Amino acid sequence: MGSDSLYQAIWAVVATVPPGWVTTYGEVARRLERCGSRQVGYALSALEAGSDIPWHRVVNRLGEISPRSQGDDHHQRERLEEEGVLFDGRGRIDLERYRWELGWESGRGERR
DNA sequence: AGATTGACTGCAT
DNA sequence: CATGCAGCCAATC
Repeated sequence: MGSDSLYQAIWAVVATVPPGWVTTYGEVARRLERCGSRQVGYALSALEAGSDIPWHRVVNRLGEISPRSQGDDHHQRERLEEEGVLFDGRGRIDLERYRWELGWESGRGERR
């Protein structure tokens, strides 16, 4: 795996997050180790539009959409709401409820 | 090779 | 809980 690009590794982890759940940059970075949280965001920024990677399921540690340069933050929120993720009045997600801990493996789909 | 930047995080205030 | 500052890591200039 080490021979693959760091981006590939990050995208692979992000792809493991099931719909209706979210994760943070820090979680992905820590799970991969070898890279800081910024690299995760950096990798997603390099991601091309229309990619198969559910980049919208990755939010910052506050459970909110990180302000990016493009301004597609509104777009991401819409996408998450579509998957059943609810936002609070400040546009934040309840991480205690939607946070997907990496390593859980899909199939449980409980804890809702 | 050195400085700057960026979709971040943790701790202090 | 919001704001500010420092630490971190890789890509880019």
